[in-house]
Amino acid sequence: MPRPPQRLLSPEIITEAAIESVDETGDFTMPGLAGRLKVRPSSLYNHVSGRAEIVEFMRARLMAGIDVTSQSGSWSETVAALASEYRRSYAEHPRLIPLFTAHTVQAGVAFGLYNALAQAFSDGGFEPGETLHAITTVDSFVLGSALDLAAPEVQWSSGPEVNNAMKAALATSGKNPERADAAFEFGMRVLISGLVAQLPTAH
Amino acid sequence: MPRPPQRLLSPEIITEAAIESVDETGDFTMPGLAGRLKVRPSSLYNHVSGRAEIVEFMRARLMAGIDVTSQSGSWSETVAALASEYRRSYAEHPRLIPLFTAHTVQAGVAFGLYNALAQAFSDGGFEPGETLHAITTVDSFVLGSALDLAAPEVQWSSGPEVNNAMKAALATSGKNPERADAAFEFGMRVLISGLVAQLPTAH
DNA sequence: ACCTGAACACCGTTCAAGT
DNA sequence: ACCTGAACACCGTTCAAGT
Repeated sequence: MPRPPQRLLSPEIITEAAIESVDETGDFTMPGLAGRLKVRPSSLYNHVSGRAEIVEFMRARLMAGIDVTSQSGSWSETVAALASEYRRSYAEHPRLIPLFTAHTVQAGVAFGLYNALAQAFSDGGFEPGETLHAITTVDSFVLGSALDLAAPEVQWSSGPEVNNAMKAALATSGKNPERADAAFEFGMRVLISGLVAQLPTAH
Repeated sequence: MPRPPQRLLSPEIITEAAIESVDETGDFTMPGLAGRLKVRPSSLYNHVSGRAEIVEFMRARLMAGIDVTSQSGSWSETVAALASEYRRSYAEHPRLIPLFTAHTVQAGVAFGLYNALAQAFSDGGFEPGETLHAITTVDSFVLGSALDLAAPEVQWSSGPEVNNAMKAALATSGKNPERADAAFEFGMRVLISGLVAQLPTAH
């Protein structure tokens, strides 16, 4: 069969198919992608350098969906809005997140977000060193929360090893994603009030 | 060659070899493990059910290294000590952590830690629902921070897309693991003071 | 009980051959 | 320019055969 009249593939098409595959199955393979796109596996290599690059394209697509134009109110409200927006973006495709943890984030894809956070912390009165740590703290918390969202139902099997305090806590647990959402909102309140408390002017 | 006089393998020996491999290379394979143990790949299946079980054994070994007997002072000091101990345990083998994010934690391996956290939050006056969210918040933050530790040097390539606030922040950045350690300690202070602020009696 | 050898299905990637 | 077919090295796993 000769080359078809219309182009069958592009990096965007491949990335989209990979995201669909991960959404549905939790992972993707090159043959699986090829099958989804009615193409042979070797054809993919005309558009992407390999599997690793597809993962980076997925990361970039997710990061590009983050809206950093949240110029509302105080610096702490801006940080809260950015963190929520960051996590919302992850939450659209929770099963992608484990794929991202294997390799470090190649800077450049997240400039917008990091710039906006740095501006907010700087405006709030944090020194540069604290600003870097504050960004890292927000980043760590959002990533950890997103992984929590990707986790299936926790089978806690309230056995005898669970003490009373934990039993009572578990009894309140709803299903994902509601439980993970509520935990994230609680953690956000904790984080923001804790950040405010770090400023000398705050006491 | 017949069966050797001494047992060559055990789940513990295999788990240990896997941890060594991940520490050195960031991953492990069954043939790689077999080579390390001077054995054929198929021999491993007499002791473990497969690759996935080895990952769970590594997780259990890491979790078992967490010392939860930190009965010092107030509830918030206990939480801080537990979180630090949790993170210290991860930090001993940072490259393991990405392997753990693919599958959810099967409860049971972390009872001790979760019980101790639940007790501390309950003692502090948190209601059961808040206790669950507080545990999740600590868990998310520690996991995210541990992944930050596993990341290689951040190549930030201070290009023109980086704004002034971010440039100043990056200029203070040291090398890992020192940078990640300092960020974790900053985040811990934020988290603890934020948790204290959630209690009605705290204002 | 436990190690081995051979085998199988599958994966990521390369590359010459086509149009 | 881009899809294909064949090939390669590699991986996880199974299982009958040995002792």
